[in-house]
Amino acid sequence: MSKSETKSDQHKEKILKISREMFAKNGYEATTTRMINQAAGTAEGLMYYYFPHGKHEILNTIVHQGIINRVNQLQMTFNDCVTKTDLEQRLMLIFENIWQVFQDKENYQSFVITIHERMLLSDDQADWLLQILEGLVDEIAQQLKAAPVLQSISKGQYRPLARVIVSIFQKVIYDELLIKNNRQLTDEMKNLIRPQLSVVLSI
Amino acid sequence: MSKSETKSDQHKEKILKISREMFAKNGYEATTTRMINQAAGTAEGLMYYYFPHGKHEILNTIVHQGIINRVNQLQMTFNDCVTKTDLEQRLMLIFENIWQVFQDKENYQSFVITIHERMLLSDDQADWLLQILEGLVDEIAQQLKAAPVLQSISKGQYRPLARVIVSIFQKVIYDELLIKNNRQLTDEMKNLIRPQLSVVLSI
DNA sequence: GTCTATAAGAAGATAGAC
DNA sequence: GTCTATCTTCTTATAGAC
Repeated sequence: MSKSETKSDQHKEKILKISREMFAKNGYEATTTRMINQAAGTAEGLMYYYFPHGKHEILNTIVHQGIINRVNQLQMTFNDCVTKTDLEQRLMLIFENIWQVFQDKENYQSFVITIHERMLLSDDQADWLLQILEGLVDEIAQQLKAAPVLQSISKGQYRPLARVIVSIFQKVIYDELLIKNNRQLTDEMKNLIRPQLSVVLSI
Repeated sequence: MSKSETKSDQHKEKILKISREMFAKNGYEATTTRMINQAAGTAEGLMYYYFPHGKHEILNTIVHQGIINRVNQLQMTFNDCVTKTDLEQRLMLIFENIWQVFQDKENYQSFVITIHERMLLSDDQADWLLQILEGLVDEIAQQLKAAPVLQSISKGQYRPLARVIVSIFQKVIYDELLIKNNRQLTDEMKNLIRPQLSVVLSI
């Protein structure tokens, strides 16, 4: 957790780092413990010293660490917007903020692993994603409620609207990170998102 | 393709069916050729008669068949809507139509496999998803353009709006099918989607 | 903590009989 | 077309020296 790692912990971290990379790139089952040990430069037996339950314990550790890290890094500050352009820009920034989280290699890799190896994980381990997204809906709903420009819409519409906005973000993230294997935020992507935000805010 | 299968083709189909089930449930790598042969009730060697390139050829066949089937079954007819409630109901039906496609076991399984085994597939094989979704955006944009109720919005907003609607659908499908492992369309889900459609159509 | 060596079994694939 | 038998390689995991 902290930077004060003993020399031995460095080996453990190395094994985790290599495993994360290989699981994300080639999949959990396709990655053998030998490949991990070789790439990590550690001996065959050492892995079982740090992870007595073997390969699957490494997977669980990676997924768990991933949850913690992404939640921690997804914190963002909100402040009120007075115009619709203001609000649109704010939401765009929120998206870029989320995207930024996945620029971190570890976060990206553990996310990909969590989706791809869904069948090897518990429901709890997979559920984090939905919970984070629900939290995001809450925060954006708050943001919308606080915006003077949107006072016209009825009280019950804030959450559905927030949900729509999260859907817009989520589609881009899934399409790019999971299908296209793209981690670069291009102008093309932004130019696709912005009109969508614009149209849903024009109510 | 047709129903006039020779007896031998039945064995091939059996192998594909069993493989599809096992790949979807346990993953491609975790499923061994022995498990497939045993469950299919066919001998060790026979698999290589039908699929000379082995296990990976089975995967490719499943993914390819999945694309074809889902595209074919996703055809739907549109006709004009005169009121916003009309339009909202129409879009709801479109969603239920898409959902229905995944009620077909084969379609569901090949979809899950395509996402989970992304790293084993070519970019072309993964790209189908995005192309289908783009096609859906087109169709919904047409639908919106034809709706007398929405004549007020500017010409350039139909596609962004259609994109938003597809995002709403896509989020539900991904969350339920991939994360929650749920294939049942509940009232709760419908009651989450409807207000979102309502709010984006209230422009 | 870290190493080497190896057990014990399972993997994908093939050869060749019928 | 379908089968049995088997080859070769690789897998996870452990035992035990240092």
